Amino acid sequence: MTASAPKSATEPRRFDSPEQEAYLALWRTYDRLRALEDELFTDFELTAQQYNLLRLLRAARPESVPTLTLAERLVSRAPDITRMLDKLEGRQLITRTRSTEDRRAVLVAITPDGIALLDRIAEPLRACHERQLGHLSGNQLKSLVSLLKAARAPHEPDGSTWA
Amino acid sequence: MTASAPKSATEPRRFDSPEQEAYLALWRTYDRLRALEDELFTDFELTAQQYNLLRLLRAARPESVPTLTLAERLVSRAPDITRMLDKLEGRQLITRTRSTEDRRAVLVAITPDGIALLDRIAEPLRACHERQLGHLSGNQLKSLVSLLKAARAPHEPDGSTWA
DNA sequence: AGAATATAATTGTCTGGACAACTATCGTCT
DNA sequence: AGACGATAGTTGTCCAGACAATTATATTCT
Repeated sequence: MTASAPKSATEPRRFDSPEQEAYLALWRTYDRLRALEDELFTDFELTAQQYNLLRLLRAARPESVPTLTLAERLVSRAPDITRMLDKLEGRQLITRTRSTEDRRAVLVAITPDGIALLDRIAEPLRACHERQLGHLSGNQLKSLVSLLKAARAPHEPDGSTWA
Repeated sequence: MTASAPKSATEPRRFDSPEQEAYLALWRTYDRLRALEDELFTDFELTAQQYNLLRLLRAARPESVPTLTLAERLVSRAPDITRMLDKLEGRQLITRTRSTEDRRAVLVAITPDGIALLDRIAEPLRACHERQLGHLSGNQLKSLVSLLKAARAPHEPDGSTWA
């Protein structure tokens, strides 16, 4: 076993079931593609999740969105939504105002600074997505999207925007 | 805006490009499926990554594997491989021995306890994978796996076992 | 052989994600 | 009205992931 390709490279990778194979492929693919995005967002001192949140807020304009509603719509579960908002508020990318109708709720909105940041990210991000998946054909992308949707369908909560 | 479905549920989710749509679908799907697995592994006080590592070690038997080689083969990048091994060693699931040929290298192997743990996990994990993706047909799984492979192909490092 | 460079792994440190406990407010039931 | 349970968000705390700096050993170059 000198360096690069010992036995497990010669024998085919074994999976316990086709489902396991698919899940591991999903995980691996996500991991590889995410690495590209992460690099980009790091330049803007954001996480993918934070970017996502800003995007949701922009889409909701001119409405503002209660904190927990926002958490539900994020791609990945966010139990730390409060602290995430703390950071974005600190950078003046969002504002938080306590609702007058329901004083428990906190309404979140994106600021002009936040929008400006999204605008600056738009083009480099487009280029990043192109690098990530631009080598697939339109049909491949369509199939992939629809298979992924079918895969997660039973696991989407009821009112999910992803269902 | 009372509760569940305000405007963004009525207007279709907008994406900047098909590539972005595919990437977000990938992320979301991974997140939903991972939640199921995480729950299972928590019961065994493991992370998915740790389980994966043990599986690699079992597959390598009776050889042992140098630390960094192990890190490369993991599904997700692992800059904290050392501490991961620390924990597994603490639970006597693996052993570490300094190589005699190259005294820089540390050789890692799975213990009988480690194998026993994998055996205990096997059946519940199979059931979990079934819940995750059992609703897809064999052909769908095959297509999904091959599309995912095509998607990540340009992003796999040279000697990767995933290429 | 000795110096310079590369490699294997470890350690320090910071940030983000997860879960549970807590506070404040609201709605409802009697 | 008062009490009970539900809901919205916050905070405490712990663990995993990331990156940089360090130590120890090996390799290469002159």
